[in-house]
Amino acid sequence: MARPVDRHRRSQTLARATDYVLTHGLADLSLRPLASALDTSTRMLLYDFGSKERLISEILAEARRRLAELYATNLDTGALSRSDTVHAIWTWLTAPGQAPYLRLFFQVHVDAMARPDAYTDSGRPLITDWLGFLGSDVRADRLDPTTATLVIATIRGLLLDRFTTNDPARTDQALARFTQLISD
Amino acid sequence: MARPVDRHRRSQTLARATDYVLTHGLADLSLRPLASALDTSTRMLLYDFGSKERLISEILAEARRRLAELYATNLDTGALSRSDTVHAIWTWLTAPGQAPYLRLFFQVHVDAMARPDAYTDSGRPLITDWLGFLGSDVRADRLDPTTATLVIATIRGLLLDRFTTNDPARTDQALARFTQLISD
DNA sequence: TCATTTATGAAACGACTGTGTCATGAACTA
DNA sequence: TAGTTCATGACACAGTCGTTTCATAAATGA
Repeated sequence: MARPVDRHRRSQTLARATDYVLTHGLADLSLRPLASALDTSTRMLLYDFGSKERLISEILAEARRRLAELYATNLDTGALSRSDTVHAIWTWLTAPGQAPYLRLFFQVHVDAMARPDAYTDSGRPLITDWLGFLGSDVRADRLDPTTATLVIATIRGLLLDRFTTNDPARTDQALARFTQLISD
Repeated sequence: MARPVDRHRRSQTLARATDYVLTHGLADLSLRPLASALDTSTRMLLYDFGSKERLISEILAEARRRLAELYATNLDTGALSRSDTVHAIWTWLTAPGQAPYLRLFFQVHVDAMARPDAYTDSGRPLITDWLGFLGSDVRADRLDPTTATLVIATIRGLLLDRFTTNDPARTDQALARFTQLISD
């Protein structure tokens, strides 16, 4: 046994690659530009991760982990009413820091529509159920599964609107109307 | 002036290219496979449309035209109540025939998030406001702009859910809950 | 010091990309 | 029939892509 594996290099490459994908997106991700932005080489990326596909898979897992942790540490909806919970979730999701994550996961969502097989692990959905932590949080409160589906879908639809039309006020108002509709 | 331009060939190529994109998606569209599927050549595609970018632009316009016409001829919401209107729109959108159009426009929507410039014409949104005909239809009824935004976003969010989780019953129930919330 | 394992650069491979060039065909008018 | 314009095949160009091969360097334990 000589020269032990340098796990630190690999995990730091993964962290920086995740940063890169969060700002540049997945659509036209290419190993050579990625490698030079990370001060490494495609040789090392493939050495560490085996293939581009596996690298992406690990990047997405890392991004999901980060978002879930941000959510867990920054948002406590325990003492809020149902409508205040939805409002707090909306405010947090639309803060600038979360935008790269939401953009990325919208990309994954849509890609999963076109290539479902790429996002299933032995038949079960894998990456698609981001905001899943959000769902279970909401559901643990006072919401039946049907309303939970509705709440998450509405938030997602309004996020898509907000990101593509750049009219924050309009989506804020629509969300307020929604919380008013579902208030106890 | 000799040998007049064959406009029929061009428009038929556009029609068949639109079919192709509706079934294969935009993400990995490539001229050579497209050309051979259409029994033509990349040479002719570029001869007729100038560049891949302009071809895609015309394909998207064609797809949007088709969906709007399908909507206009198949759906008459004039005599329906507000909640019945939303329900009718949902039923129509989730019918199998519309799925390729919705998948395609979700792709465009998300791509517009990453590359906004590609979808604006002198600053104004261009392709992004599909379902615009839907919005104006709904708005012409009994809905203020805020509720119209909410309705469209909710439908869009539920469509995204339905397409990626393949659980039609759950999204149908959520939509029913929504129409119940917004009923007059 | 030496064997062994990890790390990493340089370069190549074959496939594919959108696009341009050059030629020649085919269809029309005068 | 000659002249003009459109149509179209064959092919090359200059990239980029993910991945592989071959070599060698660096770090460790015996």
